[in-house]
Amino acid sequence: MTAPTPDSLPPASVLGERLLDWYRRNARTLPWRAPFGERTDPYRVWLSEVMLQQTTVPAVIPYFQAFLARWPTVTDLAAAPLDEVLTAWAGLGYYARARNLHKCAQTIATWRDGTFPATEDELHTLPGIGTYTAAAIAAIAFGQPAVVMDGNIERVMARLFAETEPLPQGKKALYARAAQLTPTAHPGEHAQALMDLGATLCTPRKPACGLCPWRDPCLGRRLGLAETLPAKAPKKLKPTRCGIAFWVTRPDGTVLLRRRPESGLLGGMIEVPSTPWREDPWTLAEARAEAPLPAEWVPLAGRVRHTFTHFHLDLDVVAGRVGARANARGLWVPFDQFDRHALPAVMLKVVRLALARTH
DNA sequence: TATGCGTGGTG
DNA sequence: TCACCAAGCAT
Repeated sequence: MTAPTPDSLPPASVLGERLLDWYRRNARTLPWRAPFGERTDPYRVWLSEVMLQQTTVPAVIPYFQAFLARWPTVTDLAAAPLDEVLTAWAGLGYYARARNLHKCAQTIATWRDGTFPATEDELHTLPGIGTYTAAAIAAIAFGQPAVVMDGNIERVMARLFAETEPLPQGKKALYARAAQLTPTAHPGEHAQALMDLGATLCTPRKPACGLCPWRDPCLGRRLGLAETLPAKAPKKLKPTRCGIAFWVTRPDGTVLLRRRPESGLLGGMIEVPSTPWREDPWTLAEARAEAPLPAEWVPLAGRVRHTFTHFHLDLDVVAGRVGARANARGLWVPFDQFDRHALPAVMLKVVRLALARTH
């Protein structure tokens, strides 16, 4: 008895049929998904795929519904002010996506009369549409046999073929495996079936191999490796940065907010003014020089902790009351109108802490 | 090729 | 509590 190898797997056509059979019975119904065999509006596919970049389905659903209700077509979205798009996107993260989404909509509305390109190569030239998203739109909206590779499919391929080379070096071999399995019939359903499989059964931890349509052929399972794949290169640890946020109120109850620079972290989003974020903690005396205006600062109890992709942030909050005509760069916003502005999650944490301590 | 870029759920 | 993770893209 020798160890099983990839040569012992059934042909791609057999694996594909078994996968599609499973998908016909188990496909999740999602707001952007058409019934099996039907095409979906490219606008919906594009909007959902961009929202789903590094983002979970439950997080996306309410945003997708809200965007579709407010901007039913790509032309409607193109006509919206960028700030309204950023405000609607607030809380979803990776805000460059919202800026690219808007730019992409304007490109399609202006130069293509609102019609999406139907090929992977043309889609790939548009802002915010990379390798994965171009392939996904081409396959799902236009029925093209594009090779769709995302994190789910990488994991499924690594396990099915027991590819043990750590990522990211191992991605090339996984892509080749996915390409070998990509069918010319129902490529969109095939791609969505693989992603559903990865999201619901072939999960990163504790995969439900017993329910998997590929339970028998899967080399990873047969070799006892499934849960360990795909192997990944070790990650760097995250540093912690510190800052002090300034909660500035006027007698009329309005609060000082400001817009962040257009690019970089939280680009173009609205924030509570703060010192720069650095590794060394700030003293109040140091922070005073970074304040948006002079005031008598009162530290608030508690602290905001937030983790970004590449660092932890600890924010202390100090409160200051200023006069009705106090001047500073920014916007003066009443408590009950914060939802009209593009406040990212970390800033909502600051707002909640400040409101709890000052009321 | 490596790094910067959010957020919330999970075990 | 905390590291890990999710339908990646731009540079």
